[in-house]
Amino acid sequence: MKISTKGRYALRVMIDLAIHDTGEYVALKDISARQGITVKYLEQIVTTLGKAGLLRSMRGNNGGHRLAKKPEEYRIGDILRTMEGDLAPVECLQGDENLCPKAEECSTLKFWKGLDDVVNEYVDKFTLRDLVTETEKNFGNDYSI
Amino acid sequence: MKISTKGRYALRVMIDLAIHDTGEYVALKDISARQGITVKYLEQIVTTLGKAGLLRSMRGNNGGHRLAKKPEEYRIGDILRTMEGDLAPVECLQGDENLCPKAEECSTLKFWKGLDDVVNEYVDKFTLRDLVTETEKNFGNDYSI
DNA sequence: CTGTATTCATACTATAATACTATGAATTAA
DNA sequence: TTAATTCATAGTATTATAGTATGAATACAG
Repeated sequence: MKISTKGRYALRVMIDLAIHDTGEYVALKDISARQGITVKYLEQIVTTLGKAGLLRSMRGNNGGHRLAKKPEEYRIGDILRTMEGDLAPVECLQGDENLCPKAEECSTLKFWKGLDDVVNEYVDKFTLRDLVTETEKNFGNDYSI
Repeated sequence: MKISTKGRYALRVMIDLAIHDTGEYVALKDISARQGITVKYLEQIVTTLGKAGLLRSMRGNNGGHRLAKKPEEYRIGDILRTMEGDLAPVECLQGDENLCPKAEECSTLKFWKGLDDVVNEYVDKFTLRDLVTETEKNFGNDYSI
């Protein structure tokens, strides 16, 4: 029942961008230094986030990335689902094409669906703002990680 | 965020054993025929369940397995945690030895802990009896799968 | 006491997913 | 024109998953 590193790192990237939002673009090099994640791996993550419209990017010198919206407008669930595809605990819940032919009579499907629901409800209950607030509470103005 | 086949199959094994509970031991061969899981793979699953005290087993001719308790005395969470180890969404929640040194200042840890909590609360809200009842509702007396 | 059916124990293996790394092109600003 | 960046794609090493294989131990039936 693990979240992949991409999902976890994406959350840290988004928090980092929110905290270091000066209106300028933030280079991956800087995020890398603060978060201890290689630039190359970050590239994969921000590409996915960018294609999903969660980030704005700028190439070239002084280029980088910044949030496309205000922190309170991102549900954590949207960030995680963007990276993970979905959060379904079993394959047969991943879209109708994976729904197995025995679905009608499957006694555990309802149970798994319920689990999927509580997970999604939870991650959608929080916004990026909530995690940023929590981070600033922990670090005060000295935040550098 | 997937549950492994062992976790999913274990649930089906337990439901199968509950439904076919005549007081006798049920051979893996029979469960295999009904569930479409090889005897060899079932052996691994029931061994884990047995060591955790969820099943009683008997070797030799006419041997097999049966539930150690009444269906209503098994929380689904106990069955799943037995097979999966735990249901933690991130490694740092898997026991104190994995708690990372930055835990104190980690702003996402609380979020992940909350997710872990809602998952465990959900799976502990149901008992094996609930899934058996659901299965019998779907199949009536013709249950053979 | 022998044969057969079963669990129990352990080791092995194939496939897939994860977690990266590598190479180089395209773009932008100074 | 140069340097710094993102963008695109491919490659790889490690780990986890999902099984299979071999054979010993046990129990009952005859």
